Amino acid sequence: MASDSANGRRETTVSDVAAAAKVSKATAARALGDYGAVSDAVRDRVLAAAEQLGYRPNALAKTMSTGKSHTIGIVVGDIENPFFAQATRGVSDVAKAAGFDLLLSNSDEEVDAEDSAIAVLLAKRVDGLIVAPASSVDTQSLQSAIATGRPLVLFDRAAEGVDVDTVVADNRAGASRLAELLLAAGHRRIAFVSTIGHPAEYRAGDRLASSSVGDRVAGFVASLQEAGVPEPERFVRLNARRDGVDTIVRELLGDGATAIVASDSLVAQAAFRTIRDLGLVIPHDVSLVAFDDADWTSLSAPAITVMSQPIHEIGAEAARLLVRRMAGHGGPAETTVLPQRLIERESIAPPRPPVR
Amino acid sequence: MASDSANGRRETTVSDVAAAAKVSKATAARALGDYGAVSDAVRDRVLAAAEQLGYRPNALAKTMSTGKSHTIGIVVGDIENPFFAQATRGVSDVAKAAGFDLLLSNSDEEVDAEDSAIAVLLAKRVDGLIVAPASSVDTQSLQSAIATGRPLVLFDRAAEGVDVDTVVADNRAGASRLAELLLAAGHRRIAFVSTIGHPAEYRAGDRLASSSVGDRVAGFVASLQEAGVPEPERFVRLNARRDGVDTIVRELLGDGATAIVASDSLVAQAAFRTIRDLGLVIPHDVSLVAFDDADWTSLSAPAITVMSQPIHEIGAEAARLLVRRMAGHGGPAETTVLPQRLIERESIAPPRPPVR
DNA sequence: TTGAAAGCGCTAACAC
DNA sequence: GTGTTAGCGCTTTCAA
Repeated sequence: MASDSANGRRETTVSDVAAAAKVSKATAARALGDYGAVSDAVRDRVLAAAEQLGYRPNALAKTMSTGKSHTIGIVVGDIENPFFAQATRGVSDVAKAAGFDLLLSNSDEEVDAEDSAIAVLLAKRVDGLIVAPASSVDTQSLQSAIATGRPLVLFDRAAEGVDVDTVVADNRAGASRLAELLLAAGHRRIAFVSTIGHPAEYRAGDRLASSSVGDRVAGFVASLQEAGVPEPERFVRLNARRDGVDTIVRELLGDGATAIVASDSLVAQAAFRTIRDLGLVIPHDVSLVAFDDADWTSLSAPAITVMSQPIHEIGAEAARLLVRRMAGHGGPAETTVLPQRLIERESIAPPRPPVR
Repeated sequence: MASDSANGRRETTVSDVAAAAKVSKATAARALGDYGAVSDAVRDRVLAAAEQLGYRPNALAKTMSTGKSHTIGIVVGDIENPFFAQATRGVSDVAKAAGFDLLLSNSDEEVDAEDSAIAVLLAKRVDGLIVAPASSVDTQSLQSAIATGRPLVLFDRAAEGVDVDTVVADNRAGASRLAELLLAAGHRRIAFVSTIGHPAEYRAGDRLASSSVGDRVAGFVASLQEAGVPEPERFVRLNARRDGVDTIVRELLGDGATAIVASDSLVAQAAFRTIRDLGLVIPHDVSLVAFDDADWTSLSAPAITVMSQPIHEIGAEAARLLVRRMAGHGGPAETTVLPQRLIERESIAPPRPPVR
């Protein structure tokens, strides 16, 4: 039975409290829920009875009748990834302040998993949804979420044709800046490495599964092009999750790349290890820069020059936008672009002339 | 009204589907919920109608009548902390496999926050609870959670008098091993630093707010004692969150400590920075070891010797135990102690004779 | 200010 | 195999 807990005890309900306080269910509910009008005497009586019976409100029943669950659903790529952990904390902080709890799901960057995660969250009647879309192109599940009328906010990447509030960082500018730094040091054979899946070799103008990686590549390529580097996309390598960062970095270096831009700190970490295992030294033999100011980047030797993102704020802002929508704000969809910040350290040096 | 979504549309319900398929509500529910007996013809008709109307089940209503929410509540210290992020992933993986979702809360290691988090989770009728207790001593909220009859599993630290399944690492042994390593290198003035709050200076036998830190300190002190070090608790420093790791490390070094055991990777990171800022070099001037194989510990120069914990597994095991309880398993409370693993790197060297 | 009764969307007896 | 009916615990008219 629904009313019996596992060990046979029954949860005490408003009715129980009402009976104990000798008032109607409605009155007890008013006192307990602190709404409507109740005389002080009655309120005290009800509250005392509740206390005495160990009454615990059933938020689900409340949701059933009010339609509000005070819960927001969040789907991230992987909560173990520091980026998502930090963003989630940002979301959590503003959500809690606004009276919402978090129902969390990992998509592992798979559209199918994202799909079912969203379906479940919707079934559990979250008041709103915050998601880092697994794909900026395949937006089925996002569309169906929108169709339910519940507010949805995207973060970290945008999704094509999905007209909702979105919070991203200025990836294009950040990537350009990083490329310029490397170009200024004299590099011409600069690689860009990302784990993102892509059906073929990258070619100028390709639409990537993640808009943020797409923006980074675009900014990167544009800067090289502007500097007159021929075939600027020659050293762009995607699918690093599938093929392995280690393998890719070895190939890149074998092909003569003199500098590497890592699209995130996880890629940078793997690249750092490979370079070290190869017996090469950064930045003397290879220059390495990355996105995200992960803690290790300032502790490693050498410390890594990075493009820092306001990760916590990305999550917090997404939550703020969502809270506003849930409160009924009806303006047009808004895209917030947060600035990235360059932190120069010691991982860039002029390219070493090729040994021949 | 509960039935109207924000934009005025109504969610389609079992009744709507039933009407469209021209069957009773019960039959439609059976077809939709895939239980009871329904003829193929009718099932097809119902499913088609559902599809056509865009029916989305209301999991809350289901919970109301079945009593099962298929949701587990988890409260961690801080999801941004890599330890909790990894453990949460472990929980999430087995929870998902067993058909449960995660309702997440941060306690910030505050008993009050933990208290209200648990109350909310209980109000939302989670089927079970996984918590890393903010205090191993002040166990009010845990007791009240148990009182509801819903299964509770603790992880990372145990709680006094709270007789529930618990998953911890073998902190005492790990700390002993670390201390022995340092002793073997010739150190006698070894410090132990933790962020845990404590009302006074640490004295042998003190009960700490976190049982795991308590175990570590105990193992640490025991090893020093066994080695004949006088006043083994002399260099034990707690309250590092309040007082600042930086300040404490400077004091410790000023007092002649020659080695430091960091109780977690965050403390280690701060200590590493302070030591570097002081112009000292590890391990020549100071030896440093820590708990948790954080990514930076193998990337820093020098790489840090650490006592690694099976973090993901701690979370996964906690979830497994909980799933078993939720399935009705009624045996006595179980405490799983997972082994820690030493990873020797380059941060230990003999103490430098004091300059005088 | 209080109470009676209907309703939220679903499941579960119990008949037929 | 299908339908009727009564809940689950709460909020919300509507009367009194």
